[in-house]
Amino acid sequence: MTARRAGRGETTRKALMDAALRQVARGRSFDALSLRKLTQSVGIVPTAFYRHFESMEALGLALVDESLRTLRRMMREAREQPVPHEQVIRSSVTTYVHYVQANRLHFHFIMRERFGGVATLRHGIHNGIQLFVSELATDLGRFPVLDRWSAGDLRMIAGLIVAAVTEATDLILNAPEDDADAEAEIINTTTRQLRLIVLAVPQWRSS
Amino acid sequence: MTARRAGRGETTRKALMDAALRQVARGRSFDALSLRKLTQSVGIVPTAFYRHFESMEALGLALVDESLRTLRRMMREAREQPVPHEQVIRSSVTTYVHYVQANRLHFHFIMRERFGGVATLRHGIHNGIQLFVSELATDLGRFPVLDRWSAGDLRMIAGLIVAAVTEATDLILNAPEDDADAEAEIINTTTRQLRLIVLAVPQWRSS
DNA sequence: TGTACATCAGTGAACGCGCGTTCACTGATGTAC
DNA sequence: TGTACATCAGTGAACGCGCGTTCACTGATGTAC
Repeated sequence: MTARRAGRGETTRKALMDAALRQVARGRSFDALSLRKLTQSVGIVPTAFYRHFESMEALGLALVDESLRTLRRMMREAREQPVPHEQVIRSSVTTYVHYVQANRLHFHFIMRERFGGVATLRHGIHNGIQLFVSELATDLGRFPVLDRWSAGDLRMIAGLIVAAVTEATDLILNAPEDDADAEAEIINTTTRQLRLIVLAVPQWRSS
Repeated sequence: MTARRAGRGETTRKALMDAALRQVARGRSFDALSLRKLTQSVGIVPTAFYRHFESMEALGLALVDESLRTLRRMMREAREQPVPHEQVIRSSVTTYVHYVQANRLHFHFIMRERFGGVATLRHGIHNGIQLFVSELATDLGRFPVLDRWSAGDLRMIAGLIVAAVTEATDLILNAPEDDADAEAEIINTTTRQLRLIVLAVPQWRSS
């Protein structure tokens, strides 16, 4: 059975990817990871690396893919939520913050390599985020009031929302892992920022 | 004369810093720069590096310092501008975009190492930006309407503005250097984002 | 103005080290019949 | 169920290379008197 055979080495492959993610979360940039250290931490000989990836860059691309999938999964789940209620913003922000905490390694990787030293990773992440902004713009267009907005205006506001959420992501990742106060403050600030944006919506006149 | 003597090696020191900035702007992360390549591109022998910096990290900290000074200079000049007029936002954004373009290397360094692999640089930049946000919050508090806002609310809005401007900075640095259309679009989008924020201000009720 | 000395940027040989990558191999697991 | 063969993850020796850093040095420039 092909699936089973392919599965044989899958755990090592996964272990290599996790080891890389852990290194990045510890502070190193992907640029500066060493193939030898990676294989050592996984418990295989350096040359065995090539049984799983053609090069370090290939591993990096696999990580971009995996991390962006985590991001997309979040958005899909958010879309399947029941209709908005009065506290949508606060509860969405809270859900997002918890999601980031539950997927620290992936988000750390995205944040670091978004502006990192490897061009292909940078571009892959950039495209993924742009796609994210576009989808958010489309989703926003389904709300009352916003359904009259032009595509450009929707993208503009989606970009602003993503900028605020990105800032929050940075803060969460740099806060100590179990600091409830820090978490509450980040949720609070981001909620207020998004509320401020929503307050402006009815005032907006496209020009 | 001490000043003159100190000035002897200053040009090499500057050349090393510029070489590092150029490497970073070309895509490498500081983490992955090589002392030997740096000295080679400056035309000195590797060991001469230590006549100017104790280590690569010391060079990195000098670059953080220099780059943040560039940022502060911008803010100081902005503050000395004449009183706001009707097109404040658009003209401020335009000025900022041109300033970034005129100081590409410094801004590239800040953007890359803000989330980069060297903790001390990351923290130095983080602190610099937080200071920037605080100053912006103070400045905002001088405007009518906003002068009634709490310090927390001012920081919240300053953070949102900085998030939007950061996004713009990223776009400028990644756009081709002389693409007037791209530049116009970035200025346009950012201007609209800031206008949207300003529209919300009179609606805001602190809670 | 001239001389003796101090300072300092840059030199070049040498070091040991970790790096990515090659290659021919081993042995376990899966497949075909 | 048993056997012969193919596939594949992992091995271990070996390679040449660029790395950061040491050290004792040279020669130009500045300083003191």
